[in-house]
Amino acid sequence: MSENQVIQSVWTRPRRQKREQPALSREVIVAEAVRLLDEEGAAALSMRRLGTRLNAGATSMYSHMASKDELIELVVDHVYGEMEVPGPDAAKDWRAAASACAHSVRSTILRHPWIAPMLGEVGVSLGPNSMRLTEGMLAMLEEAGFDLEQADHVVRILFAYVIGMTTSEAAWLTMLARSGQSQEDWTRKVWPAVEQATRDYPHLRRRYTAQEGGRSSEVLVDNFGYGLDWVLDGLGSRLGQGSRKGAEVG
Amino acid sequence: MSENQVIQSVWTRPRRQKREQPALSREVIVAEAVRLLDEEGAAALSMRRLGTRLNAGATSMYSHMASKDELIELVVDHVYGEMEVPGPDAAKDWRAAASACAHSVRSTILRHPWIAPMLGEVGVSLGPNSMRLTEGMLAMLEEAGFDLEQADHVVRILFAYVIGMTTSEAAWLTMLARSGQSQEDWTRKVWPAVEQATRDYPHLRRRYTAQEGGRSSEVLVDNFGYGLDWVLDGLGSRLGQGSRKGAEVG
DNA sequence: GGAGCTTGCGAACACTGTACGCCTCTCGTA
DNA sequence: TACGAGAGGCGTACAGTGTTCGCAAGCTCC
Repeated sequence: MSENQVIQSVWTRPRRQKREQPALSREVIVAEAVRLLDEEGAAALSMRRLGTRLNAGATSMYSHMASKDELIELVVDHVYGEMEVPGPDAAKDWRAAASACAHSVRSTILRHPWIAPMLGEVGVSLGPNSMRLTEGMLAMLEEAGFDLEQADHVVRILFAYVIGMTTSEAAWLTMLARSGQSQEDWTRKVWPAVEQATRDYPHLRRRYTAQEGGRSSEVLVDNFGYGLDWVLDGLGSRLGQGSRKGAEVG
Repeated sequence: MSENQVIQSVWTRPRRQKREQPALSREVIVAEAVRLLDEEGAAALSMRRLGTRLNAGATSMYSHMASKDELIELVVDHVYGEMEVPGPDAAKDWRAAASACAHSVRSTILRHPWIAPMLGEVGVSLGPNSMRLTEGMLAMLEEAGFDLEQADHVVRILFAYVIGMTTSEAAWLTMLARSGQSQEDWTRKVWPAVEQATRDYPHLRRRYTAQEGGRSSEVLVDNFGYGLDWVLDGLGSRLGQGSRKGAEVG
């Protein structure tokens, strides 16, 4: 191979490492992958780097999963596991429970912003944690009085809103992290470009100038909660009026 | 370099191709990239393959854009260009206009399902088509009586819903395309796994069995429209209250 | 005619996911 | 206690990736 390899005989070559540790397992691999993603972002996740961090070879993970895509599915479900599932008596105040769940999904995604694009790639999965979450919501809503079809709609719509909204927040965080600058620095630097780009778009320009200096995290959570209330209002107005869709509601 | 290279002299070597065509340009590169993505999916997009399809070298695109990431930004904005922007007199019936725009966004994404994860990676961009779309919506809503802040919220919430909802539809389409099977085949094949996986999740199981055989496209569009109505209801009920203005509109 | 700029491209580099085969260790059974 | 089977781990290799670099060709303007 490379010319600077040290020549070793059978006697000098170190013996293969004894199998003292619990070795590798899905759990430790996935946990380390999440840590790597948190620290260095999605682009930095390669099988080789992951192997190195695990004191393992580049292909040692393939005994525990079939491919990198599978690893990503496992990682996604691992993160699903951090989201708060409505408890058994949550149906007493379904609005609060749904809101808490939505906020939990949001903050989990923001804690791991790299996951946003992965959610779009993986789609619906059969992972245990993702199922636990959906199951918990469905159970809670049915107990609160929705029928199955309604509850199904509610869950879809709520998650679509939460994930859609949070994805754009996460994209912003990711790009800030990649640029390595503070929000203020970045805004100041890009501002001329924005000013020029919005020349022909007066409404957009007013929107951006109104938010000059970026949006604080309080504003962002207010934004999120505003839309969430709105979605939950829609949810509430459907409760109790049977399962014949919302067609005649106005 | 390689040993089977044919030795050529100045005389036998073909002359460099004359520059007869309009050569390469951002537009043709991006258009070809979209075509490639439509035909073969996101994983098949590589600079080399794209170059080949353009009868160009592997690195010939780098005169027109700085990186593959930039190409993707351009591609995303190109697709934004296919979405329907509310016209000048759309404010007369803002509900219909917003609904039409939402449906247009949805069907554009479903026409190019590979774009869903990219939307999560790119985030808010300064591309002209994405700006035209947002500007059109903001203008329409302001003319309909919302103030700037309200309109901003509305646009965010509506797009979050539409993109979130459509992303999961797109993920389903993408995976079907990858597997190369019909929806029925796929459902039949995966059904046992679903049955086993949902063993401990009775609500989920009931949901899946209720949809056995998959969900037809009519059901999907109904689903989408149902949530859309709901979001637009919330929109309507806010119109007029909040930051005073437009109380008598609607 | 020639300088300078832009476009195109072949080669090379560092890196990717993963198939394959070999080695080692563990464990169940004889 | 011996042995065979299986599983986990890993070095190597292969095909492919994005991108840099330097060179060649053509265009434009002095």
